[in-house]
Amino acid sequence: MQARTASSWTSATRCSCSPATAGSTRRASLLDLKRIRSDPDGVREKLRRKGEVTGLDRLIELDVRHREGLREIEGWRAQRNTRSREIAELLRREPDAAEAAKAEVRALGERLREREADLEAWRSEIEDLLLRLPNTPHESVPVGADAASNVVVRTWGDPPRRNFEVRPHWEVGVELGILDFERGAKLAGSGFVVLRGAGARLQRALIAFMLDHHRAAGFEEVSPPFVANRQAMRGSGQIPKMEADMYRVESEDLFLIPTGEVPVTALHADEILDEQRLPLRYVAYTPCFRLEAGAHGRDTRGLIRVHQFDKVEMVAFTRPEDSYAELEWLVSRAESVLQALALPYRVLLLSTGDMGANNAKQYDLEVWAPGVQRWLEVSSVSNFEDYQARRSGIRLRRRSGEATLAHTLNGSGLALPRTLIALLENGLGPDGSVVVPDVLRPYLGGLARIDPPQERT
RNA sequence: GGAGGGGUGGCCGAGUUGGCCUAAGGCGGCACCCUGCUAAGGUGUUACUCGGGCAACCGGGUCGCGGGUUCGAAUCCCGCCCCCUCCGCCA
Repeated sequence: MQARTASSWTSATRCSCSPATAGSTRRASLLDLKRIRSDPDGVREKLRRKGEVTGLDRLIELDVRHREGLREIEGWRAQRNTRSREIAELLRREPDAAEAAKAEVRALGERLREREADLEAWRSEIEDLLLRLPNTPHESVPVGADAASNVVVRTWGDPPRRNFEVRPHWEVGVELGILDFERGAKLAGSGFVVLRGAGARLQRALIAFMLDHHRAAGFEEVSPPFVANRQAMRGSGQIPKMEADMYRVESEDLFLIPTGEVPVTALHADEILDEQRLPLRYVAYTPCFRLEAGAHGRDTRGLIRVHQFDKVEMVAFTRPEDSYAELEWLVSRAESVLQALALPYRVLLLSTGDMGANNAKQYDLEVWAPGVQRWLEVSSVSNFEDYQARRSGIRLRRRSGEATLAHTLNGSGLALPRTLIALLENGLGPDGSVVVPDVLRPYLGGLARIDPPQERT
């Protein structure tokens, strides 16, 4: 794979444009509208694979009406422009005639203003409907209503056979004194946890290891803001559909990021990238904040589902023709982390009904957790094709000079809490101690095992 | 938070007494020509986007964002965002 230097994109993409600020009205490109126009049945069929299709008929109807209005209004504008130019002439030769012409154009302007209000209403409804349409799934994605149609692509590693009961991490971690759920809940509520001592260090070691691991494969490490504005959220597809699941800083209209994908993808919003510098690959550590509004009562114990967690995220920007090869490569990079940690996992190709709304194709990596006796999703790797690029205005310049939408991808590499679960439950010994994987020991001053404390605090 | 300066096409950068700005020029890119040597030169071309059209092409919009004045706004007025300098405050 092509190695990049940290400075490779700066000259081409330095953002002299004002950053994507709230209040900007960059509209969703109507390119995908053209696709809907030219092949409404094909689009409808593909959207159906993901679930119920809403708003498509309304969208098509509005589009026809909007375009009719546009033709009318643009004709008037053309008239106004030519008449205005004539007035400049008349003012020099026949002032009286100029006054008459002014009155005429003024009337035209008023008519224009009325029609513009209608058009604007349609346009904004069209945009809203477009922003709510999910991405269409790739042909290679298995069609199915739910997780039952997911395909196990491969499995790696064998769960260690042990002659003692492997207890869940919330018992193991508490006994080791490295997980403190009670105090997390005390200071922030249920779903927040405090890592202590070797647990805190272990998490930090995991983050550092993963960043180094990906950096060695050619990713540029970035450390973005952990909040993002509405525009960035809309660009990556969190808004409008998932707004209710995010923490919001009301005074600033900012959101706590639900994933590093948001700020890192937004890095190149409203930019035209140089084709020859692609792919751009980034890796970022960020915390992630999720309200988990629809998940009350699910996975309430332990680290499986928490409101705040850490994650190392990979994000890639590619040419359209390269994105599916990139997807496979990103999956392999995420897998390589689990392999380095010697954790057994499987790779799932998600079905149309189970995958994310924004994705064209998605793989999940699930690690085996013997304590809770479950496969846990530690990574989700997705190709968004041009879905996010269209919303965000991420394009590339072809050698031919043409500007076209880029493809974006991302994948966890990995999510920390569930990785921690797997380490605790797979590395557990009969005495309650936990083995530290070889690759992490340099980050922990050589620590090879976490032992139960002599006395509890 | 206060004062001042600024935001123009992939990049740099002219343009603010409103009207051939239908945005100069340069860089970069692309095409061709010349040239025989790890180079340079010449000519042409090159913003994005929407609508109409098979197409050539025609028309609309876009000079940070939104609104206003006007027959007409990059240019004038108002609000907001961002960047820079100085002051204040502060990790």
